[in-house]
Amino acid sequence: MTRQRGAVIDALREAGRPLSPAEILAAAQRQVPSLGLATVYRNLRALLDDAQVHAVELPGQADRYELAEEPGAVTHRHYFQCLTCDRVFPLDGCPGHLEEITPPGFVVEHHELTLLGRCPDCAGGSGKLRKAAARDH
Amino acid sequence: MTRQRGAVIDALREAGRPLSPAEILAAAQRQVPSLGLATVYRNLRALLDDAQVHAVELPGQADRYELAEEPGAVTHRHYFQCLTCDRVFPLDGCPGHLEEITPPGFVVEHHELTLLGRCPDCAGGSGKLRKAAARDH
DNA sequence: ATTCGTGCAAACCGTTTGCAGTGCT
DNA sequence: AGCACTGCAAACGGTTTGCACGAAT
Repeated sequence: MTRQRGAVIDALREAGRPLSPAEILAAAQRQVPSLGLATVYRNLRALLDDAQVHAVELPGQADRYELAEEPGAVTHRHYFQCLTCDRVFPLDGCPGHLEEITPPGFVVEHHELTLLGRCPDCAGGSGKLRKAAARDH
Repeated sequence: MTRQRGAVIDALREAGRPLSPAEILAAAQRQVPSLGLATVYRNLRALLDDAQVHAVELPGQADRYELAEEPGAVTHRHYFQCLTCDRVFPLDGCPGHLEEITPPGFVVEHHELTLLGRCPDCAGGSGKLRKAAARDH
């Protein structure tokens, strides 16, 4: 455990939502200004291998990363991405009913679902959306 | 309509499933050997603007492209991606029930669902999977 | 002293763009 | 001639890797 790795983990913990490597870099540099992007990637990879972090893959987007839940928690999650501020939020639950759309002969092992729309900040039409987008540029 | 564009469209039509730009290039070069990747991308973009083709965005993967259905068909589709041969297959239907997992205050505008597993060729344990994977390298 | 992690720069992959050349009208 | 489209190569953004330096044992 190095200072750099601690800074990456702190950045993820404080955000409470999935972050891109660049967002992690920006946040973690407040603790370790000399931190480089390559180190962020290397630590993310190590943390992924350790199952301390997991990757959130979004269609047509670069991966985001978040801290893994405590052991024993759900392994499977879906996400909501705001089309205005680009932030990603975890969801609870899973729609299921996948057999209905699976053609015969196909074996489903897992699935990815992403909801797209407006988060509460950006749906309201208030000025909050600009603040949120700016905060995460 | 140029020879190059015709070759791109033919490649998509003959495949009958979403193709990556590199797959399109390889297939279309059988008609137009001098074809370049940039031209594939430019034609894809033009065809997208024309709604003759649409992009299939997969989590953690480069986009694939397929011919748009005849006008009047469903605008919204989901896909199955084979974890063995990497090919992508269109599905019919949609699980719905998204309200159940949408937290209050969020406005869902659309969603993306990808099923991952084994396609019939690769689930069977026969030698077919190797043939399919090789065909699409 | 050895080892492991870091920081920087270069490499890499998929995609986009600038530019000169080609083929149509 | 003019114009749109092509092919190539360079640029680009995100990610990975090579390599020499620095920190910790």
